[in-house]
Amino acid sequence: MDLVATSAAVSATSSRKTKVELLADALRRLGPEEIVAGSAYLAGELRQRQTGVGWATLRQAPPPAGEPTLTVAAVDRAIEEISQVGGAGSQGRRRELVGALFAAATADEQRHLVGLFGGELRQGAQAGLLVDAIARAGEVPVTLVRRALLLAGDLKEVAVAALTGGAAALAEVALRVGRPLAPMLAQSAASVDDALAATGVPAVVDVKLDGIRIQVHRSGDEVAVFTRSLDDITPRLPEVVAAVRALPAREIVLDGEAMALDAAGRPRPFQETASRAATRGAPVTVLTPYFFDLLHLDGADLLDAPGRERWGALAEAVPAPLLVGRTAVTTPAEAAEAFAAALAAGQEGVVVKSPESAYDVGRRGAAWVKVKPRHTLDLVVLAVEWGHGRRKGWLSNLHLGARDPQTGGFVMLGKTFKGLTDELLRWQTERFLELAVDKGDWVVTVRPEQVVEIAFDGVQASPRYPGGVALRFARVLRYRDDKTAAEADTIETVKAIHAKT
DNA sequence: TTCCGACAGTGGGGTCGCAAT
DNA sequence: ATTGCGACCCCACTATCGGAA
Repeated sequence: MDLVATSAAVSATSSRKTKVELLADALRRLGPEEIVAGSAYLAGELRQRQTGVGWATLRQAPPPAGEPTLTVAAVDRAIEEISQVGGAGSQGRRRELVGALFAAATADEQRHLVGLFGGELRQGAQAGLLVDAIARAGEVPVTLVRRALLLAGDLKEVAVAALTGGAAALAEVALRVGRPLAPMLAQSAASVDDALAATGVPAVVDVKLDGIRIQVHRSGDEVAVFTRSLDDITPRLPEVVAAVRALPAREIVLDGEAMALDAAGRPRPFQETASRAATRGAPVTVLTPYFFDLLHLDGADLLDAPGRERWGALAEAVPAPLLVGRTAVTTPAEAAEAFAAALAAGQEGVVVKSPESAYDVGRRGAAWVKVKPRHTLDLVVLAVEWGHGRRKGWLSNLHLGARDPQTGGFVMLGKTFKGLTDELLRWQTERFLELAVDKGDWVVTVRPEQVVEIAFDGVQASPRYPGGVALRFARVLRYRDDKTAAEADTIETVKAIHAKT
């Protein structure tokens, strides 16, 4: 496959303009029937959403072929067959088919296929750069391609439209009730004041619910529920379907969050919402939907309307109990009050929004800014893992432990690789090799002496770690060379935080 | 010339269903 | 019955490029 050579060239350059040129050239060379699978491969994806093949299945590959014979169409056919396999004996059958595909691939093609199956091609180009490449190859405006992608939620479809139908075909792509579109995302800020600085005043402050994002489409009696990644989870959320079916609207597209509540109406931990949302069959706990935006109502698209107009229409279309808590504010003090109230109600935080902004499909703009409280602890590094990719050769992923005064030892609470600059990576590689007691190929165990200040969002119950608790979203703030391990925070402190939330 | 938005990469914890052991 | 795997839910943060200011 000639796409493999393109991918290698894309990997080899750091220039985004060059990457786009290379990808555009490859797109132009695709035959009409190859655009769907080929554009996916160039973006580092497969046409098929699920294949049942992951890293473990790919570990043992047969020897590569000497001569390249694979075509886009042949690869797509093979993968389609693999993804159709199911039932007893499926794992063996899948391995057989994967083996046959890999035996027909050259060494370069094998590497490329592993990246595609694993979803980690790491060529420095994904759907984002493909948008630019599609625009260039189809000789159409890039803004048109981007808008089509976000409204259609599918890169392959947009590639076909741009390369075979040009600007006219792209312009026809619009919000369609029943087809998910990329949800608008929020930036984060460290404080409500910072958030307000980004959005400006006046602003509105929405309660941030710790559940799962839902986009609900209704057309007549047909209701569909989609996740943030545009997966269809309609069969798993009958209670949400029922709630939306009970609305007076005929055609509606809603954006919101679904979460589990206790008898008093307070939020349950995220894990309970996630468990419920992943469960098929009769629900035991019920998820409650809360909506904060309205994208379409009875034939009218509202994406370009200002936030206050969308909210006004939402408040008329949906009963008040199904609306996310919202406070209009004109001062930082009022915003701070709304933040405190959200936390007092047991919620995750707030999202500060500009009331004038449009619904910026698929964007993480300054119009929505989330604020969550942050905890910190001084923990001890117990071990470090060697990094991959650009972190190869550096010790990267830290194993974190809290002090256990009972035993004099340490209790592992999780890992983190976040918050590290290149300079810190260099420093810690040297430092932990000095402290090493066991230098494995993957994990380097160290004497528990180095204290590190860790930020995190909360403590959650853990079925994996020995203390029964783990940190959520842990990241490094700084190393504490002014503290010894004997002064680190204890497991009791961590459990106390868990009990409070 | 400097600033900043968008993108890609580097991985984290948890849950479920399903097939194999 | 338990275990391993794949697929998804939540996600933070840094480096880099290249256009905007």
